Amino acid sequence: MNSVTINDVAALAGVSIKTVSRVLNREPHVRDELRARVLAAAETLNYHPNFAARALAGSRAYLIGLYYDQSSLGYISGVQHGAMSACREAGRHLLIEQIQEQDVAGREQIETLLANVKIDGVILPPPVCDRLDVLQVLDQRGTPHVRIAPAGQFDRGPYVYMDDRQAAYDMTAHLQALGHRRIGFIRGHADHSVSALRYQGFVQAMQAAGLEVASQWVQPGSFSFRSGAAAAERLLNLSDRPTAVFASNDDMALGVMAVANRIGLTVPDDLSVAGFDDSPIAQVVWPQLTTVRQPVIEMAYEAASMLIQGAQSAPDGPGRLLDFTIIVRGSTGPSPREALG
Amino acid sequence: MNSVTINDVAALAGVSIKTVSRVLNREPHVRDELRARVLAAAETLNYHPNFAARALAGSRAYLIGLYYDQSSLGYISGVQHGAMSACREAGRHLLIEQIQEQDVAGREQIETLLANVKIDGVILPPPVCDRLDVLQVLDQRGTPHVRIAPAGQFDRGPYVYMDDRQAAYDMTAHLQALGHRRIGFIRGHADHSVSALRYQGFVQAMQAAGLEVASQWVQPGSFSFRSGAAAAERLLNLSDRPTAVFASNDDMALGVMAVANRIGLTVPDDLSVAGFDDSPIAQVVWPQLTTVRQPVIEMAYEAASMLIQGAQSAPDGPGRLLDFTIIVRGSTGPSPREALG
DNA sequence: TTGTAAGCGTTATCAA
DNA sequence: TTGATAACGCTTACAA
Repeated sequence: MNSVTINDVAALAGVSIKTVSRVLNREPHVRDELRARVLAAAETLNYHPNFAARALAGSRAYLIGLYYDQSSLGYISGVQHGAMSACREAGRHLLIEQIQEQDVAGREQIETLLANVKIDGVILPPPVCDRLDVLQVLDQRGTPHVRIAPAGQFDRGPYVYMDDRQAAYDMTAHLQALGHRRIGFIRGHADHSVSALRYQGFVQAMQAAGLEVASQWVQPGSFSFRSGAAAAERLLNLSDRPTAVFASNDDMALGVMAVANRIGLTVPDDLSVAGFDDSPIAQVVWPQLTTVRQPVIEMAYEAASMLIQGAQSAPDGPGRLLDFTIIVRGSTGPSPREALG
Repeated sequence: MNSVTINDVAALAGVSIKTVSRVLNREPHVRDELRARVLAAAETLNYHPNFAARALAGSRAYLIGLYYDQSSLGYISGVQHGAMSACREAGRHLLIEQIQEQDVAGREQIETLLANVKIDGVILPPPVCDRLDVLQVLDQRGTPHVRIAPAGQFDRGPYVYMDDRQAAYDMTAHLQALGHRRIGFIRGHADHSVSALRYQGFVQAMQAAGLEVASQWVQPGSFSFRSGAAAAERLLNLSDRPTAVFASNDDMALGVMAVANRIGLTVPDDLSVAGFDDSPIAQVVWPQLTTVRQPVIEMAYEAASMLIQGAQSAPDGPGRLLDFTIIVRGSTGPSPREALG
């Protein structure tokens, strides 16, 4: 395609190709004068090193892999975005690969993949980051990887994550600060590790504020709209119904808002509702949803950066912690009692 | 990484590397016996051809590019999924690249990109497919590309698309078949080419059924939840309010449902609501939204396939047309009048 | 039908 | 500090 090669640059600069290579790779031991001449020649010729040749000859591939699984398309968009930013800044490219769900197929797929394209490292978002077979193949081949928000296997190499417990704690504190004392909570699906963490944060915040966690105010859910609506039915029909409901994710929070709407409660005047995830729907509804934004893009950016800088060894501590953000929108407001008082 | 090379296979099979290359690339002129021997050897050694070496030596790169723009993250997930399926089946890889929004930056970025990594072709989803600067650079370098649902420039090479007008027509017909005769319509943002097409389909279906398109039943919108809600306020407060509302996208349809809910109308018993896009939120709400599913995945699959098969020349006719699907869910039901009759 | 030899455009080796 | 020259693993002429 591009007919300008390292030879052309070397010829124009009047040096050997090795010197050009040195300059372009920022290696030491090149006289400033030569360096300048090479750079000028490259600029003049509009030279861009050939990616395939580099990968073939060198130890680096200038390629970062993103292995994901079909399940979390929305989430993946953010991961991709963050990873790509880091890649672009470092002159890397991002190779996306969807991993087959079945153990055997997935394992074989990755083995073929790794045998066939040299990759500098792999980013593993959930739920792929928790697949033991994937980790095994990667480790076996010595391919560096960084996991995003893994649920376990914390001693199995570097990862980035956020503090779900603290986020739930802070969101609960936000509701308390608005004067709410009767706060309902809708738990997430029991299979997901974050469900327990978010519940924990809620309970701790309530206890810290000396508030009661009445058992009827804590309802089970499964992260779906319907389960949120069902939980809301139970919560809002209580004689001492809560003035605020904190759902473990946005889908369920929407369920709460729908039920509130139906039974004539205005959000946030009569009932405050908070979610978790800051999914796109949080901004689609009205009032817009107060929620927790996970640093998805930042985590992916960080993961890619670690890979680019060569994150073979585990980082300091138990992984890299990134900050969440409490996004206050229209669905939470002062407690009714407070407003009257 | 993978130390098994074509030489190893050739040695084990007792042939030259050229014969191995021929077999692996399915070239003709190889005796069946040798072919079998090579295949067996490759299998035994678990050989996988090196991607970078192939790209460097040959004319193909085994790499398909997907150039997108930040604006359409949800849509892009589907595009990616479809493109990847096609790539995987054909032993290709997918290289994702986000194109800078600014003209100059974007142009330079693509030029660098193409100079630097050999690519067999590029998939251009909206809105990148409508950027003249991008098309220009691609054409200039002779890089094959297939656009997905472009808004114009139809003589500028191959593309895939769906028939928005027909989809709107069919959805309107669905509502008519349920007995609705007073059908409201909420238009999309005037800047988007699909807005006019969807409106056209609606009007044609109404005329075909001999139904009135009263001006007060057609409301402007801008694809946002709020604009849908605002339009619904106007529609549902009419004395002769429609029994069904067809919104030009799902976000606006949700706005309609929210307003209906608030003023005490039950969906679908009192009011049917239909959307367009089958976005994730369509399944989050309750009742779930009747909508039009665009063949996003299929279009991307098709685009990638065309590229892999070498789609330099324009395909037959004005582009490749793919079918939409009318997804009937709970938000549409028999017209109230019909139900009573 | 098969094989030999010459690239492809880099990086790595090792001598100067 | 530099530069020949040999890999890297494959495809593509071109010969046999």
